[in-house]
Amino acid sequence: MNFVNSLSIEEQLSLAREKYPEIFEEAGKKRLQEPKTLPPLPNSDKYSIIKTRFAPNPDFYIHLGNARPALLSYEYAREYRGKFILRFEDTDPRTKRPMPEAYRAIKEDLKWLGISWDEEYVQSLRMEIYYQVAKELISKGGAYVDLCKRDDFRRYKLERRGCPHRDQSPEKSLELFDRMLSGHFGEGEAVVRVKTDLTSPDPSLIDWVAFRIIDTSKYPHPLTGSKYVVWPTYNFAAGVDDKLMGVTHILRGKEHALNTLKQLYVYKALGWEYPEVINLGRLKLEGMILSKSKIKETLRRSRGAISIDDPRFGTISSLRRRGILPEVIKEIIMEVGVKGTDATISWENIASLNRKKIDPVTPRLMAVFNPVKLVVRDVPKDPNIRQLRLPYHPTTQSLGFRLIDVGSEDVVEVLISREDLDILSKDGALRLLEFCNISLEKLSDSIAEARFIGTDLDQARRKGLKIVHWVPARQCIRLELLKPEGLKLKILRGLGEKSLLEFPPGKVVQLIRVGFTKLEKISKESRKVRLLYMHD
RNA sequence: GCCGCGGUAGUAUAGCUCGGCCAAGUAUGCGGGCCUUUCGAGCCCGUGACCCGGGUUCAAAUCCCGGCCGCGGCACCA
Repeated sequence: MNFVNSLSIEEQLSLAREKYPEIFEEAGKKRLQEPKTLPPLPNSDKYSIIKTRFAPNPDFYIHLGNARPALLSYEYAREYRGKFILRFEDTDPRTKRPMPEAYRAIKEDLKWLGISWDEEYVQSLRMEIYYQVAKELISKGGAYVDLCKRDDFRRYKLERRGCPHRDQSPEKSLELFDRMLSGHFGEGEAVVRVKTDLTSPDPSLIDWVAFRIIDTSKYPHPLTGSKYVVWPTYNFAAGVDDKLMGVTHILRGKEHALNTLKQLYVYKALGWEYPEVINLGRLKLEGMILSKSKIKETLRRSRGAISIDDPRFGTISSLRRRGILPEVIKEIIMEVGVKGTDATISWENIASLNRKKIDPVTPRLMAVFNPVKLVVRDVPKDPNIRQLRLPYHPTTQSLGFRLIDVGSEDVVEVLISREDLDILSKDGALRLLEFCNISLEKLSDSIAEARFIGTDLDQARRKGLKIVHWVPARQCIRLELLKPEGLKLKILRGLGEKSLLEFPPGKVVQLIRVGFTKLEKISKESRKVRLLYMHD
C-alpha cells in the first residue's frame, strides 16, 4: 500500500487496471442518470402504517415555502402507502386571526399541486378534546394553572425557580382550569403551563404556556365566534393532535426545532411516544416575495390594485397564474430534497423546467414591441406568397394553423420591432419569418422601405440573413404584456397577430423571440389582448 | 445574551452514515459548435465547487478539534 501511494495517480491507475479490471467496468456503467427519489423515512418499520400531515395556519394563503413540507409529507405517505392528513391550525383568533377564505384557498392550492388527503381536521373545532387532554395532564401533575403576572413569572424563570402556583395540587389547578373555562378570568389573568425542566439552559423552554385566555367577544373566531375563551397554544394543540391522529412522521420547517423539545414534556407526562421529526430548511424564490407579512404589507399598500396572485409574489396562486406547471414545483422540491438546509430556488431553473414541458404543446405566434412600419415593394401578387397558412408549431401538427393575409396592394406594409430594423440597416437585408426575404432600400426617420428579394428559405440561409418576426399592418391587434422585472411590474405595449383573439383566456402561447406568455384578457370587440409574461 | 441547525461551481443538488470507485457526478446558467424558418427546443464540446486552519490516516469532501460565515428559534404566535 505504501508503495502504491508513492506512485503518481496515472501509475496507480494503470497498475490497478491491470490487476483489477472489473472495478473499472463497473464504474463506467453507473454514469447513467437516476430519477430523484426520496430517502427512506427514519424508523419506518416501527409503525404499521405511516401517517404524515400538513398543518397550515389558515391566516393566509400558502406559498412555495409551504409547498415543501406539504409535498414531501404527501409524497412520503404515498410512497409508504400510508395516510396523509390536512389539519388547519387556527387556535389564535387574536394575533393570527384566521382568514375565512384561506381554508378553501389552501385546499385549492394543495389540490392544484396534486395533493389529496385522507383526513381533514380543523383545530378550532376540536377544543373539547384539548380541554380533555389538559385535564388529564393536570391531574397527572404535568401542568398547572398559573395566576402570576407575566413579569413576575419571568423573574422566577430567569432565577430557575418555580413560581408559587407550580406546586399547588392538581385538584387546585383543575378547579382553576374550570374557572378559566367558565369565563371567570380575563385575558392575561390565568394560563396553563406545562411543567418542564426548570434547569434548562434555554429559558424559553421553561414551563411554557399551553392555554391562554383570548377574549373572543373582542376577537371572535371566524368559525366558532365567541364560544371559547380558553385557547390552546400551538405547541399544545399540535403536539396533542399529532399523537391523537396517529401521525408517525412530522416534516416541518426548522423553525419548529425548539417546539419539538417543548412538546416532548407533554408526551413524557402522558406516557406517549413522540413521532419521528424531520426539520426542513427554508425556501427562497429568487427575486420574489415569499414572506407572509411582506405580501400582506404590499397588498395593503396597493389598496386593492394588486391581488394575492400578483406575479411578484411567491404564492402558489401566483405561480399558477404565471403558468408554472404543478409538476415543475414538485420536481424542484424533490430536487431540493429532505434536509435542513435553506435553498434559494432560481427562477431560471423553474423557467427551464417549465419551458421544456410546455414547448412542444404551445402555439407560436408573432407580436412586435417597439413597432416600426416597414414598406415592402415588389412582393409578387401571387396568392401563394400573399396569403400565408402558418402552422402554430413546426412539429406538433395537431396545434393547427392560422392564415395571415398581407393584402393585395402594390406595397406590403408590415411592422417589425425597432431592434430588428437596426439589424436590417446593419445587414442590409433580412428574412421576415415564414414570409419572404427583403433588402433595405431607404431608411430615414419617418420611413423604412425595403424590396422583396424572394421567398426561398435556403436563399436566406445562404446569405446568412437574420430571421425576424413581424405582423401585417393591415390586420393586427393591440396587446399589452405584463412583465415582472425584479419587483417592478412593467407594461409593454405592442401589436400582435389577430389570431391571438381566437384563443380562450388562460391559454399559454409563445411569442416568437419574446418568450412564453399567458393570455389573461381577450376583448374581441376592441381587438385587444392582455398577456402575462411567463418566462423566456 | 442563550439554544439549535447548516456550509460542495452563479443557483440547486449527488457523494458524507460505512475514508480509497471523487483528477468530485447531475440539472440550470454561461461560452462555443451542429441542427432548426425564434434569441425557444434538441444534440455535441467547454467553463466552473468540497468555508478556513489544525489533527488522525498510507489515504479526508467524508472522521476529530478549533475558527469563520449563514440560517432558524427564544418566553400568553403558528
